[in-house]
Amino acid sequence: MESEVEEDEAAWDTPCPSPVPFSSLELTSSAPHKVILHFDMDCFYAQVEMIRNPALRTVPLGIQQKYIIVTCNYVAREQGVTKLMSVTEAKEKCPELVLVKGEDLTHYREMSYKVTELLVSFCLLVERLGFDENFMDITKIVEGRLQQTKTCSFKGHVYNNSFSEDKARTYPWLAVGSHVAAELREAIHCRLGLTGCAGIATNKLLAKLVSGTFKPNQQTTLLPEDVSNIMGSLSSIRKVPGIGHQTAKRLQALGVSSIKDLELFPLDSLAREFGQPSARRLKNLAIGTDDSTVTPTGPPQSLSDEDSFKKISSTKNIVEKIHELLTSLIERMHIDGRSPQTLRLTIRRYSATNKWFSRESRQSPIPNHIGQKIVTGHIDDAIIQLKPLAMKLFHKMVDTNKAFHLTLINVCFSNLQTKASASGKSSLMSFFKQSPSPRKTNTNIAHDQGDSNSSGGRCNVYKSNPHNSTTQQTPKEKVTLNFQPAKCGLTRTADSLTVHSLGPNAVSEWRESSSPEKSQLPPNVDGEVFRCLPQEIQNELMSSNTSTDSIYKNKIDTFPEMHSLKRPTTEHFRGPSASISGDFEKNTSLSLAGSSDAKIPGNIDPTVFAQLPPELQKELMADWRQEKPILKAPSSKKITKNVTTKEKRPTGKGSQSNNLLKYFKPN
DNA sequence: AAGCAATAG
DNA sequence: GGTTCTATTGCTT
Repeated sequence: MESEVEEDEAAWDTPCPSPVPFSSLELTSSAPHKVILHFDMDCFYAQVEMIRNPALRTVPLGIQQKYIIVTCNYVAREQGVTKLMSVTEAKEKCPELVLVKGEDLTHYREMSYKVTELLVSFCLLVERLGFDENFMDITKIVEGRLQQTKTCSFKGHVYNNSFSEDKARTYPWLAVGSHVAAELREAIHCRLGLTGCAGIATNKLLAKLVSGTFKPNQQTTLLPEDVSNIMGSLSSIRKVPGIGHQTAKRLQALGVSSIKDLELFPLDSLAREFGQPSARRLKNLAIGTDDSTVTPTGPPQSLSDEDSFKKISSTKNIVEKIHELLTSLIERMHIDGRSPQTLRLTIRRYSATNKWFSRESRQSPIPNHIGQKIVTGHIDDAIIQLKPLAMKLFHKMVDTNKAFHLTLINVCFSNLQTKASASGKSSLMSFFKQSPSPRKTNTNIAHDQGDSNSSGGRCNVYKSNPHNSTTQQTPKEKVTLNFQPAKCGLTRTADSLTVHSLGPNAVSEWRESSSPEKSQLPPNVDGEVFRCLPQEIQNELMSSNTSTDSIYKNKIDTFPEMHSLKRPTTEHFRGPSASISGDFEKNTSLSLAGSSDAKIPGNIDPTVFAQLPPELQKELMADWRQEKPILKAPSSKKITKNVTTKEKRPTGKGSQSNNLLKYFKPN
């Protein structure tokens, strides 16, 4: 059973086109069929603004950053406004255009993570691409449903208008995938008020390519037999995700301008220009092959703030700007809860002659005590100490004795370290005890950072047994994990989702607010789970007056993925201080990790694993993922290299969580 | 570890 | 193309 996974991954190495070895053919056809989703929110920034202020729904709306329209709603599009159009031109086309300033990304970022977190609550394999797109590997969910479900037809469009009734029997996994996609889009709509498109296909490349075929707010499935059609439909090589401007130019120089050109171009010639690995990847992309996996994104690896302007040429203005950027960055960093270990300052200089402006940057480590100031909420101290550091970096790039002309400044925190607090020992076991302390808003958490002792939203895991052969560890290595004890009482109807009245802490306010409707539900029904059930099931539940509990359980079992909703769903990625987990005792059913992902090693007790906080689950998963290439695929020579370079993924803490494995072996 | 290029939305 | 404001990955030193 578990060998399926290995077969699947062995398929990674199947070489690309030319003469496909017989064994590879066999492998790919007998391997389980991956089902990959790609989600793309419709004009995301505009949607967020329309949720904040519903009056904007009926007017042509543009989101303005500086002097350009970065995106606009569909009303504006009907009048000829497009993305990245200048404000002047947009106003000419559409004098009625309503503009909302969009330089501050806070609201978009928050909504963006809510979408990702909602998806993660169904399945851990979610990868972000920008603020408004997500990939999801739903193979396990689909496999689970295929065991119970009769063959069904497709939900939404099928690329090329294939006769879907027949095709659903040929590709049942994609048919089921299309239903999962529809349900997830519906969940996003009913819980967050957002519409978007989805693509359903067998790999990331194809899922992304197909998701945009019907817009807005629709979905389409790509059948394997139409892969060459969709690839052939691309007008240029630039349309292929992964082939950017520079790559396209180099290809052009080789005489490769169409996708067909690329497909037919000899691999070794291509390898001479790009190197073997890139050449292979390019050739594969040309035929719609993409072996890359959906890699869970997790919390961001860097936070940055930047501002562009026509001209800054005085040191005084620089100091002001840096102060401004640092202030907001530190605030964000504080909410995140991790501690930045490096500071980077980036500038863009004006150049009249060359109009060619790339950015230059300098970076330096942040002394530990300064990083701690941020975590502990001594924000003013942090600013005071970081400002000279930033100025030092600035002076490394700009000689202020001479004239200078900058058009952009960026301040970035990276090397974000999950905080290990100074005191307050507790064991891993504290995860399994319900913490009785009251819920905290993000703001409250912020003030709570200083006192390290348990009963709030955090607990520390000390690794008592660090005789790990591969890693040299500091004597008292420890991991701090945070959670919020109570579960989310989220039950909002779609029409009450208008959050325009909420302030900057919209996330927590929104999540904590309860709706009147909640009291209508039987007491033993989790409102949050209820809300995401299909409407017919909701109706059935509401109409039945007896034995709701058992009906509820049965329905949940019909939608195994829904178990995940018994877990807290939001804020997985907002860093340790904001991550939640709670309600452990109640959550005895096999939840998300077990139902939607079978990559848990055999020596791990799935029940215990399911009860871990999401963040820890993901960390462990990330580690397990990395171990696999070592276990199999002994052939490839670059696997070794891959493993070493990939080691960064779990935010630098890989060895730590590996040590935690011993806690999960069933005794 | 630092700096930059490339890619992406 | 770049324009905006991010964010990630990989190459090179």
